[in-house]
Amino acid sequence: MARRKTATKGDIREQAILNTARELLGSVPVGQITIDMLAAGAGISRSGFYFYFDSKTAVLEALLDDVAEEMGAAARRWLDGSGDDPDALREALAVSARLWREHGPLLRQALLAEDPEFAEFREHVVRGYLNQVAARIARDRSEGDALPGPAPERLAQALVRMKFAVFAADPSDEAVDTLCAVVRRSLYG
Amino acid sequence: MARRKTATKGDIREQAILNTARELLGSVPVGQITIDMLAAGAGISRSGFYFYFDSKTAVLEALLDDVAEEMGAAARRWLDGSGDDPDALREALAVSARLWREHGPLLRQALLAEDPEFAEFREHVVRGYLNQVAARIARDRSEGDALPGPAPERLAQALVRMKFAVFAADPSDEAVDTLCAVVRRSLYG
DNA sequence: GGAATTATCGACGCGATGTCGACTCTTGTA
DNA sequence: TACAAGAGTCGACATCGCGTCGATAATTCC
Repeated sequence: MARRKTATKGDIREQAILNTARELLGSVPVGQITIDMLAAGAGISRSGFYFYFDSKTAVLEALLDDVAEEMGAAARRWLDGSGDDPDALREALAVSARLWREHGPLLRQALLAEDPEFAEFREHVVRGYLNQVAARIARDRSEGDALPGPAPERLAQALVRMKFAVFAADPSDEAVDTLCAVVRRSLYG
Repeated sequence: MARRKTATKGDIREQAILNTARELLGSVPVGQITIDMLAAGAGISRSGFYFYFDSKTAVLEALLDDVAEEMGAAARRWLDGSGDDPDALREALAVSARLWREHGPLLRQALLAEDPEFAEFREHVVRGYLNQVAARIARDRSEGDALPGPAPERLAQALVRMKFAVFAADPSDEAVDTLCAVVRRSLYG
C-alpha cells in the first residue's frame, strides 16, 4: 500500500538520527550520548533534533521497539509449542543471545533505565513476554508434561529475568547452554 | 582500640552526608538526587560537599559497601555448608530479600550504573560472590551431592544473576520460595 | 505563484556539575 | 598563650547539557 510518493526530507533525517544512534551505541556509553551528537551525526543542529524526537529517550525507545519485535519473534516457536522441546528452546535462546550481542548497550540500557516513560514501555514488553511464558508453563503442567512447583507466573518471572540478566552480562553460546539446562531442569526435572 | 579522642567535625559531616543520602534514597529517585540536596541535608553548602566526596557516585559507593557486606554475611552459612540444605538456602535468600526491600533503590542503581568506577566496584563484588557459589557447586558435585551439568561457574552465574534480577523486580517472600525451588532443582534435581 | 506546511536554526534560560581562591575555624605545640 | 598548619567552609566562576521560542528558509499543494 503506497502511502506516499517520495520519502520526505524529514523521513530521511529521522532515519539519519536513528542510524547515528545505532552507530554511537556501538562506541559510546549510552549515558554519554548527547543530543548534540545525534543531531550532528544526522547533519542538523541540536535544536533541529527536537523537530523529530522529544528526547534522547524517545530515540532509544524507537530503536528498542525494533529489537523487541525480533526478540518476540525469536521465541514464538517455543512459546507456541508444548512439552520439553530442547531444540525450540535452544533456538529461541540462541537468537536472543545474538540480539544481545548485536544490541547489547541498547538492551542493557533498556533493562535498567530510570526514565519513567521508558521504564513503563519496558515493563509493558517484559510483562507481555512473562505472560506468554507463564501460559506455556501452565499448559505443560496441565498436560502433565511439566513438574508441579511454584506458580507459573513466578517461575516464568524467575526464568525470564535470569535470561535477561545472564545475557546482559554475557550473551555467549555457553550461556545459551547453561540457560537451556536450568530452564529444562526447572520445568521438567 | 581507641583511635581518636573525639570524632572530628569532619567525621560528623561525612556521616551526615551519608545519612542524608540514605534518607533521600527512600523518597527520591536516585537519578534525581542532587549534590545540592546532599549538602543541604548535611548542613553545608554545595561546594563544601566536595571536601568530603568526589561525586554523588562516591557517596553511593560508600553506602553500597555496607550493604554488600551484609549481603555477603547473609549467604555465609549456605556458602560454607554442603549438600542440599533447604533451610540454609532459604535463610540466605530471605535475608537477601529483606536487604533488597530496605535498600532497593541503591541496589538497583548498583546493578546497572554505567559509571565506570562504580561498575568496576560492582563487578568485583559480584565476581567474588560468583566464585563462592561456584565453589559450593563444585564441592557438592565432587561429593556426589549435586547433579552433573553446566560448568559450576556458568551455573553459578545464571543462578546468582537470576537472584539479583528477581529481587530487583520483586523482593517478596514468594520470590524467595520460587528462587529456592529453581536453585534446588537446578543443583540437586 | 502564493498560502500552507514542513524543516531548520540561533539565542535564551535553566539546572547541575566541578574548580578556585579566599576566608574562618581548630588544634597542637613551642 | 600565641600562632602556624591544617581542616573546614563558602561564594563566584566556568562549563555543559537540556528544552523552548520565535524567526526564517525550504517544500509542497491548490
